This record gives sequence, structure tokens and C-alpha cells, in this order.
Amino acid sequence: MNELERKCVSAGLKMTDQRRAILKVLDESGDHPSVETVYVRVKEIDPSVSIATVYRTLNLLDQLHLVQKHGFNSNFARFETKLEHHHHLIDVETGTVIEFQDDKLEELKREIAARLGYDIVEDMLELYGRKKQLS
Amino acid sequence: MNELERKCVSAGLKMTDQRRAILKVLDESGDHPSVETVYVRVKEIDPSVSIATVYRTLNLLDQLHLVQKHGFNSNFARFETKLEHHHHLIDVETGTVIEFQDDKLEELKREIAARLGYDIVEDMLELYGRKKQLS
DNA sequence: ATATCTGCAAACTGTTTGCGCGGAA
DNA sequence: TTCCGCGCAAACAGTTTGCAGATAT
Repeated sequence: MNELERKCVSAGLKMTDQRRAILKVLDESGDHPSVETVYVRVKEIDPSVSIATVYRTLNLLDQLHLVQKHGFNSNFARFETKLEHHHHLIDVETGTVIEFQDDKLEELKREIAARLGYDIVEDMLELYGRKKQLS
Repeated sequence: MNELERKCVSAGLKMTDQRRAILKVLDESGDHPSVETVYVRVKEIDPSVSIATVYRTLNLLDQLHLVQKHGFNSNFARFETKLEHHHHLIDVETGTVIEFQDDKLEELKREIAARLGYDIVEDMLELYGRKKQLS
């Protein structure tokens, strides 16, 4: 029973085979899979799972804050299980995604929002960059 | 003939009544209207315009970099004509978008990217917030 | 026992596209 | 005259939902 599963149980969710399979996939995914990708991976474990269940479960986990739902400027959602707050730098040449975190940035964001009269509920910074040339 | 219209002509687009109406609406919109909103505003000028044309024109303008297309964590696109670099704070309650710019932020982003060995090509910060309560 | 969960298929939403007519250049 | 652009309706993709049966607790 993995961490995610434990949290689901204590959130009062019934632990079905389908959910166990989905949670296993999420737990083992180091990337940012789409619903379709999660679905494909889940079917390798249990081919009977329907995509409707994947959608329902993913949305449920998102509401429980056990996964993070991203838009990534695309017309479909992508998910990650890493819960610590972080941001993404995307290498425009290779598509590689680098995750980062910065305390000064966190403080500055809060400061900016406060100046505008808001409390931050959520936020997202995406840097698109090219590797520096060593000249 | 507004700025947008001039740019369209020099990009080789044919200037039809429909496009003129859409460009006028965009030019006069200080907010970040959705396709539907642009459509409604355009119909006040010319009720015969179809929503397909609004979609086609908006996408065209986006490709020409004459408007900026945003996702804003929503399932529909929103547009703005402001082209100068800035970021957005989205009111999660109302959907209102507030624009901001911050020099310290610009420097910090550059610093973070440099630390990771990158030069920024493009970037996007979105803050989702709730109005502070005056306690 | 019973409330929750499931698969299925149909519905929904935002968006795109093929078609044949019409209008800008 | 020649494309390009248009309105219309159908198609599309991703996602959600009503239903009736199945299952975890």
C-alpha cells in the first residue's frame, strides 16, 4: 500500500481494484502524464478499467490535493503527484522539463499579490529557455 | 482605420466587414474577452457575423502575433491585444484579470534561469488569487 | 445493508472544418 | 477574374454524466 493509497483511505474513499491500479500508476510516474496516458498505463495492469473512471478518480484526487492538475497551455489536462510547490523550466530545444523552487520568488509573488489586494490561492510560473553557450 | 487593421492589411489579409468589426471590438476591449464575449460584442456591430469567423480571425491574429491567446487554467481561450510583456493575476471568484509588471521579478527570473544554465526565451507567470479580507 | 463506485454510452462544451456561395483585390 | 473569406452545419476532442448493476465497508 503506497502513500497515495493510504491518504485515499483516510479521506474515506473505498479502495477498489481500479483505484489501486490508478494510484500505482500515478505513484510510479515521474513525468506529467495526460488522462489518456494514465489510462493506457492503467490498462496494462487492469484492462477492464474505463476511461470514465480514470477521469473521475483523477478529479477526485485533484480535489483532495493528492495530485496536481496542469493545463500546460494545451487543450488537455496533465497530472503530477509531486506535491511540493515548484515551477517548471522547459528547454525549448529538447522539451526537457526542469523543476525548480526559489524562496525569494515565493516571497516576491506574495508581495506582488498583496500589493494588488489579493491572497494567492495557486500560481504557476513557466520559463521557456535555451541552454547558455559557454563562450 | 486602427492600428490592428493597418497591421492586418500589411500582412496581406483582405479587409472584410466582419474582420473590421472584430478588430474594432478587440481594439476597444480593455479586458481579456473569451471568443464568446468577442462574438457577442461583434454582433452588436454586425449581427450577421458567425462565431466560426470569430474563431478563424482570432486564430489568425494569434499566429500573426497581433493578439495574445491565453488559457488561464480554464477550458476556454481568452484574448488580449496588449503586446508588452506583463503577467496576470486572475481573481478565482470572478475571473477578472489584473495585469502587472515587476522589475525585481524580471531580474529574479533571469537569475533563476541562469543558475540552471539557461537563457529565458519566453515565460509566463499566473497568480490565481482571492481578494484579501479586511479583518 | 447500503452508500459508493463502476462501465457504458450518450451528452456537453469549446473549437475546427468541408462545402458552396459571395465579395475584396 | 481570381482567390480568399464567409455562414452554415456537421465533425471533433476532451471531458462529464445518467443509469443500472456491482462492490467495499
